[in-house]
This record gives sequence, structure tokens and C-alpha cells, in this order.
Amino acid sequence: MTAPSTKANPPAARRRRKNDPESVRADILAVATREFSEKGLSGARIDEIAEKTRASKRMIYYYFNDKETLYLHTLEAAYQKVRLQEAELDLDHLAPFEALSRLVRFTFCHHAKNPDFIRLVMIENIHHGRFLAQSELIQSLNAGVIDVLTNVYIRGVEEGCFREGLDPRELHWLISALSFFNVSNQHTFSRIFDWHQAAPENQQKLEEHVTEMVLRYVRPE
Amino acid sequence: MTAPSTKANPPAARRRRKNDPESVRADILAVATREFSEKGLSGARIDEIAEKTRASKRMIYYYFNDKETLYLHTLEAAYQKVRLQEAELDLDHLAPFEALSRLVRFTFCHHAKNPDFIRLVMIENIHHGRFLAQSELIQSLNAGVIDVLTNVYIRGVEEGCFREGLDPRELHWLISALSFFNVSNQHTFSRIFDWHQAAPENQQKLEEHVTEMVLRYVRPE
DNA sequence: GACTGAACGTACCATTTCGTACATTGTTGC
DNA sequence: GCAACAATGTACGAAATGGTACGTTCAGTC
Repeated sequence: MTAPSTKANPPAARRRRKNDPESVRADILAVATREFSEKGLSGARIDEIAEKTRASKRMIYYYFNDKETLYLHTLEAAYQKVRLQEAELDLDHLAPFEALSRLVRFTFCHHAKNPDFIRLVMIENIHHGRFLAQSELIQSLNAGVIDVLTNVYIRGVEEGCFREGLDPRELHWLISALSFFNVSNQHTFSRIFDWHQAAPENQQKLEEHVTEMVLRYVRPE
Repeated sequence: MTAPSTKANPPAARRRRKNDPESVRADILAVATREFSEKGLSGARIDEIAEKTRASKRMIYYYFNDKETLYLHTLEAAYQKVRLQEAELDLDHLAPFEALSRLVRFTFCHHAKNPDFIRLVMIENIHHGRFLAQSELIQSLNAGVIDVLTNVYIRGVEEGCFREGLDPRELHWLISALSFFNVSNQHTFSRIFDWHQAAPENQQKLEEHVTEMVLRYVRPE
């Protein structure tokens, strides 16, 4: 805390040779995130991560014990980042219908803008969620995610603009499914149906469809 | 064609020593499907596939040239199997609303019953659909999938029970998204929200929700 | 300014892993 | 029956890969 020598530090004239643990750790984690999300746990190579890092392979094993631990930290960091962004959403001042619409659009766009995160979750599912299960951090992080949606939903039911009997957790499932699939299966879907799904105009359309779908689903009838 | 000595063939008293190419090939493909879908392209090991096969590693390289080609054949076989099952669906004799409902439920259940296929598609997406792009077979197989849905949709619009202006391809996207996610993200979702998603009663509920969601989406209003 | 532990670099090892060389056995056409 | 080719078994090689041993430098403390 005393030392102001954070990362981007050519402070004095000639650069002090080294020792910047926090930055090295962060750098490794950033590179690992790219590599794991791109190639998976078994596909990523420690040597390649080391090369792309300012640090050396030795440092990877110094800060993270082995490949799997590094992967776990990567996963945890990704979830943390997501939850941080989600926390910025403030829906309480909006009417329920507006709030839900906003939430859906946010989720859709957020996933679209963070393919690394989506891919890590895909990869984690390939591994049967075995690493996620080890992480108390991620479990606790996600506890409150449903709460936001629950509040909106309850308000909506009270005001009569949402129908009763829906489970917020299942509602969250539906929103996640649509937003996740948009990123996770973009490649196969685009190729099979010869449709450039990633194109802005198509993303726009899908966002509309998804929002419309969720809103129609909660509307009383 | 002349030789009736297909696979399960201890035909005469003492079993002929060997040479059953078709069966060997099929066996390798079956094992490879399990291995690749379980561990991914980079995670699967040729040696392990060889061990689990009645054949030897030599045979893998004999029939399929290398690991990636074997993976591609696995992927193609998986898509072929799916399309075969889909072809059994006969929706033309049903009213549009019923037909669509049937289609959604079929897709949902089919995906749920074929996690291997889902996982292969996940893995293929991790690889940016690079292998699928090489396969003319898969491209052609999927050409007609939209047609079924298009027919149902057009009939529905004509009879006034579906609203106009929807794109069948996008409708297919929505149905796929919900059905796919149900399998692909089961592990992470279950663990994070402490909800046994695979439990029959929950699968039942999700099937209802998904169907309801799609039907509500197409209803004119 | 010596001491100590944290931070870091280099070289290396043991295994794993994809793939192949080579020999052998079955099968089919004539 | 015999040539010619398809199918299969065994053993091995070369490179990649996760991980470590060992030594060196940095930074704070007395």
C-alpha cells in the first residue's frame, strides 16, 4: 500500500528492473483468460500462455499451482467481472414492464459483448461444472442474481401487469437461455443456415425478438 | 451384399478369426463419439479411443486419417443421426398450433435425450465451427430443416392463428436456443442456483415453459 | 550494509501423445 | 491355387507438454 509503484510504472528516469507481483499476476490471468476461453482447458498450453505473458512459465506455477488451478482462477475472475457489471443495473425506479425489458436487453447485450465469459462457461459445462463446484466464491457471487429479478416480478404481479404463478428462477433461465445461445452457438448456426448472425442488423433483430418473447411470456392473458 | 456376415456374427460354430471392416469402422466411430463429446477435440486421446475399441490404434489411422478427420466424421455422423430422427416427425396432418407445439416438444425432448450430440455441437462452437465449415454433408443435411417449420408457419398465418411478419429461421433459432441451453448449461445452472435441473419434474416444467413461450410468441394479438 | 524472504529466470526432466514403419493375415478374382 | 489387395497387429519415434530444480535478484528490516 505504501509503494505507489503500480503497474504502468516507468517512474524515475531509468526503469527499475522488476518486481511487480500484482501486475504480473493480473497479466497472467488476463492471458490465461484469453487462452482458456479460446482453446479450452485441455486445448490451452501453459507454454503458450507463458510466452504471451510478460512473465515466464515459472511465474505461472509460482502464483497458481498448476494448470487446473489457473483455470479455476480464470473462471472465478470472469464471474466476478460479470457480477460487477450486473450490479450497476438499477431497476427499482422503473415500472415493472420497463424494468424487465431493460433487464432482458442488458443480459442479451452483455453476453454479446463478453464472448470470453460465455466460452468459459461453455467449457466449464463440457467439464460438467466440476471446477465451478469447487469454488465457494462463484456460488456466493451468484446468490443475489435472482433477487433482482424476483423483486421486479413481484412488483409486476402486484401491479397486475405480470401474470401470477411464475418462478423467477425459471424466468431467469429463459432469459439466460436466449442470451447465452446467441453467443454460444453463433458459429454453427450461422454456417448451417447461411445467416450472418453476428451482423449488427441481425443482432438488433434478435434482441427485439428475445425481449418481445420474454415480455409476451409474462403478460397476463 | 452377398456376404451375410454382418457385425454380430459368430455365424458358424467356430468364429472366423476376423476382417469385418464395416463393424470395425462403426465401432471406432461410436467410441470416438463418446470420447470427443465427453472431452472435446483436444481433450480426447487417440490411445484411449483405441483401447476402448475392439480394434487397435492402427485401425483408427487406417480408416480415418488423423485425429481431426476422425472428429469430423464423428460430427457428421451425429448430425446425420439427428436429421434421421427429425425426419420421422409428420406435422402436415396437424393443425398449425398443434403442429408447432409438437415440434417444440419434440426438439426439447430430442435434445434432452441426446446430450452427446449437444456436447459435440458445443465443442464445435468452441472451435468456431471450423470443422462444420469443411463438411458439405452437414450443410446439405440441414438445408431442409427450416422447410418443415416454414410450412407450419405459413399454414398458421393463413388460418389466422399465427401472427404475420415472423421469419421461420428466427423462429427456429428461438426454439433451438431454449432446447439447446437446457442441455448445454445444465451443469453450471444447476450448481449455481442449487436447482436440480435434470430432475424429471423440473424437465417437465421446463418443457411446458418452453412450449408456452413459443406459442405465446407466435399468437396474434 | 548485512540478512531474509519474496519474486523471478533458465534449463531441464519425465510422460504423454499423435502418428508411422513394417510385418502379417484374411479375402477376392481369375 | 495364387496373385493382389484389403485389413489388422506390434513396436517404435519425435515432438509437445506439464511440471520442477536450482540459482539469482529485488525489497524491506534491523
